Amino acid sequence: MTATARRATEEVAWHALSDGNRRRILALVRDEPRAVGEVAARLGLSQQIASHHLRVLHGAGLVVERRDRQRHMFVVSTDGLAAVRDFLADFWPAQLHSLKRAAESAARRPKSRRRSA
Amino acid sequence: MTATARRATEEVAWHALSDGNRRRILALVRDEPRAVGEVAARLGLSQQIASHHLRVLHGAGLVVERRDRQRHMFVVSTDGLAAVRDFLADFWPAQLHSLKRAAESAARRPKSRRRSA
DNA sequence: CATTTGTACAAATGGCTGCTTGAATAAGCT
DNA sequence: AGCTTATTCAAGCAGCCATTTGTACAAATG
Repeated sequence: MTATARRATEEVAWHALSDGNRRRILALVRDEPRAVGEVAARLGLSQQIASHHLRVLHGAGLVVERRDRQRHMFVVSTDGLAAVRDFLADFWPAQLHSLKRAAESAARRPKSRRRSA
Repeated sequence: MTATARRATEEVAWHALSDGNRRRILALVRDEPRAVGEVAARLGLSQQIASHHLRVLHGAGLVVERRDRQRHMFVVSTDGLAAVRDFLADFWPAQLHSLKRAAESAARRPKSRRRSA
């Protein structure tokens, strides 16, 4: 990933996260995949709005989509969140960084942690 | 701080951070206090824009202001950033959380510092 | 085949906001 | 007192964006 691409990723991620409804959606699809209609029903949004926001979140790499029959299921993807987290990380003491990075590499090390097709 | 107040704080913080110029300003005043004019000059912004964005950042608790004669000096304040960081923290494995919290308490209580390099 | 369910596409709108321009306030400097 | 520096305030414009409304498409169900 080039530097400019990383900057663009960060830009769209921040923009996507700036909306409160989108953050609520993100928290809702954090633990398990949910369909557009379910998200809309649970948060009291119109189906169009839920669809729209999920598309924005998807474009920012904050959720991944999986089609299940006619349903479109969405779950959180930490890929897009990483850029935002990295920005924030620079504002806390360096001591914190080393431990956090150590935790990340520890979490990445299990090789069987692969996305199921 | 009440729950609604915390939510409002989080809201304004996300909004303030959604703008790229404001994030650049934040990174600039991270290490040392800077005056409005200096921020404007370094980032190629008009003085009015720099002042405006710094006021937004200040309203979100992301910077603190200190008057030095006729200069208005601004530095980063991690208070407003904490809400955003906490939101993000919920999206990573629990394993990471415990390590991060351990790092935080270690940062507060530097007598038993451990490095995991 | 017709109906229901799940979702996306398109146009219109209202509000917010980043930026510009112009002016005002306030504190040093000569 | 004038002049320069540092900053804010106020008004206006232009663009973006969240939301609504209406429609269309696709898949399951009867």
